[in-house]
Amino acid sequence: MDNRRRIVDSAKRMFWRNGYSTTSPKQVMADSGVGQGSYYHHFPSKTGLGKEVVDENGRDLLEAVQAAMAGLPTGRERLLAFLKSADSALEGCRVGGFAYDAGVLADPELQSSLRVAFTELADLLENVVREGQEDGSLPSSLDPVSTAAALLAVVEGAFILARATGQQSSADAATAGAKALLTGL
Amino acid sequence: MDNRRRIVDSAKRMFWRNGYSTTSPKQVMADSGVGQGSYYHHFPSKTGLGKEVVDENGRDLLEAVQAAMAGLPTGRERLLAFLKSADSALEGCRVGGFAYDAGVLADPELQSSLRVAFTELADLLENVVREGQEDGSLPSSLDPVSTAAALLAVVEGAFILARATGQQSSADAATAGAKALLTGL
DNA sequence: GTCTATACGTCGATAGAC
DNA sequence: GTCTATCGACGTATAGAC
Repeated sequence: MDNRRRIVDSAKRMFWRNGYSTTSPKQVMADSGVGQGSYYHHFPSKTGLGKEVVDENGRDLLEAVQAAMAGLPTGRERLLAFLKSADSALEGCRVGGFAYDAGVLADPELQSSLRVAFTELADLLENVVREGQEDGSLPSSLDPVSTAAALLAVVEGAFILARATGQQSSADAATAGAKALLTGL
Repeated sequence: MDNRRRIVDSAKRMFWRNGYSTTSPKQVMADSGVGQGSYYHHFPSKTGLGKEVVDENGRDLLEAVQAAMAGLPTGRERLLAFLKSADSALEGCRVGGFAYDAGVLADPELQSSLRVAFTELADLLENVVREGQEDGSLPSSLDPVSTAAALLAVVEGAFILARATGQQSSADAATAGAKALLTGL
């Protein structure tokens, strides 16, 4: 069971940084140090590994966001903490890259895992918006669902801007702009 | 010169919808109806075709945004028109997908073309923010650079949300949330 | 569970004739 | 400019021994 974990851990990082379709089983074997026989024993198909990776990366991201928000007193502050998710944007989002991979979208199992990951993130943010409205830190005029979606989109878009321009500062500008819009209410 | 154009036109659509690294020369030949000999005569390397595609898709997008804004009286209305860019988000952004393609980022020529495309879009939006401040439709307290970056990020993120969840409505929610934040100023 | 060997297609391109 | 033939490497596995 130890080699299985090594495979998943390597694939999580490689699919995240280099993409699912553009990372080969052979590269995962090399990175994890696991031999071919062992690799195919644990993961007879690439889809199986991909699904496990999307699921785990989704959970990792959700937990990271929750950890970043923990202890902050108001909903508004917790939302602003979420905007910091794009602080190392050149690495790419743990799950965002899968959404532009045709090989992922063509596979119902992977698409399904991806949808769950994004839905859970959006739900979390939506609840935080509601909490902010209850604690008085956010105006009750905001629609929780679309506000949460907009903030999630800003962060995902910030990753894209940074990678497209090659500069972290592009992501920083985007989140700063969102922060200003949110605090200028 | 006619076959050359056919190749570029096919590649523009296929790289856009299916990704650069995951689309092979053979697929472009099949889609364009151009034979292998002709294909490699015009584009000896995939990088050359990729660069031309990124450049043209970037220009196409810029022109589409300008056309959508044309005739609108205030800067604020022109910005809101830009948010409609994510109206067919399941197709993906004409240029956004390249930012998550490792094969693109590893190639200095492609990375450079991509950077130009995003920079030009950001510059356009930045100018529109300034115009909105001059015509009184946007508060002068906004920072044009970061506000433009945030709006561009929302739209790019909206494409990601739609593709990840498989639903256009996810993109609509994001742009609606951004619109509310922008008009609630 | 892990190993080595093998399979069969595709990728991105080159060669040489017309 | 376009055609067909060919190339070496890689992608995604499968087979069968240990």
